[in-house]
Amino acid sequence: MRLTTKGRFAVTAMIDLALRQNNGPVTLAAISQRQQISLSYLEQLFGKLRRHELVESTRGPGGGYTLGRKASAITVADIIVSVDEPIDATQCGGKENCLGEGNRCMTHELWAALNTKMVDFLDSVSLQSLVDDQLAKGVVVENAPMIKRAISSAPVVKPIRVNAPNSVFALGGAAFSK
Amino acid sequence: MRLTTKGRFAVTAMIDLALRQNNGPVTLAAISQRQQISLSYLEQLFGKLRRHELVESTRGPGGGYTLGRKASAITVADIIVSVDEPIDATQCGGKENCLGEGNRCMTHELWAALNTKMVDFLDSVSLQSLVDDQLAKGVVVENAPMIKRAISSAPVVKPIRVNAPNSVFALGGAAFSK
DNA sequence: GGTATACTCGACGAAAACAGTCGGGAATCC
DNA sequence: GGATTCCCGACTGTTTTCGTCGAGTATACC
Repeated sequence: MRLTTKGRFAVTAMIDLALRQNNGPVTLAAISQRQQISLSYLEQLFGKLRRHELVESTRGPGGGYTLGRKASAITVADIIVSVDEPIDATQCGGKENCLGEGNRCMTHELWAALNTKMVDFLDSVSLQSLVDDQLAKGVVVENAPMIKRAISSAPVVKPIRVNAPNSVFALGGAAFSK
Repeated sequence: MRLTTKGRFAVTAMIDLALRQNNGPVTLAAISQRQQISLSYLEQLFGKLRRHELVESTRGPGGGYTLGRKASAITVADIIVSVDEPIDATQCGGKENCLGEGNRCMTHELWAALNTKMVDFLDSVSLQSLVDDQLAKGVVVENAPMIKRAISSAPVVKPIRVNAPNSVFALGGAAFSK
């Protein structure tokens, strides 16, 4: 389990999606504009999320992404694990002894224990609960017209592939507190 | 709050230290051998841990490191924050509005909430509890002679600055599970 | 005092991950 | 056919990770 801004982007985007998907599929371009995340980067992340079946895609005009299952059935751990590839399964084989000495594999068992605690915790936080937190805080979700397909007459801003010309906020390291 | 192998190394080393410090100061060379972590890397990590007063150092022969306070008073969050420098305070100013639109700063408040949950959780896990877990699992802590200074007659293996010639296990990305 | 031990500090470097870019392609709707 | 939108692979620059090296300082012991 690794926790960086990459996971943060994924979680943020998923909340944005959960907040608005009842108006039909949500496009990555829209999420990109609202959350100030590079569109191409979102494409990478959602590719992984889709392969893990956390989201479903609809192509063509009026298409976009919807949640693969109920928000209450998606956990933060699901999202983070999806975008942070496994990389290495056991790292030392699993039942292998790291060194011939007495304290074999203590390093791994040790970290695995803490890791399990982390995953258990993040598994207890559902996407729905985060959405509820946002709604409770008074986030305004503009209600788009409840039609399946987009209206082609409105002169909306054309979302080009180059967004967030200077995404100051998205840069830097991981968030922190305390 | 960021969580990578760096924090893992620090936590692992701190547990190793907590397990053995009742025999007097523990040298980094010993931790390096037992946990398969590069000595020089440990020096960097313990420099930070010392500046955060999580450990105290004793120079000279027979010296090494001891915990700066009781293991029950050190949390996992303390350790991780120590080695993972703050990097960026607020990232967007704090009371600044990220964009002039309605959902200003949703990204940050959102992540800050989850981040707080993470920190609170890791703050609830004490080093002592991890040590207890290890002892419960039957980790053998060899009892060194209870003297202050080392015996200089025993022909122990000389720990050179080059350890773990092929530290296969220490490589790779973050640990994972699930 | 000399020597061995052990921490302290700074600089350096390779490899990986992160964050983002780009160009094309395929499905879908009008 | 054209617009929209997802899909995919390759590429790039920066930061972090992990580790090495060399020199320095404090301490203990003979």
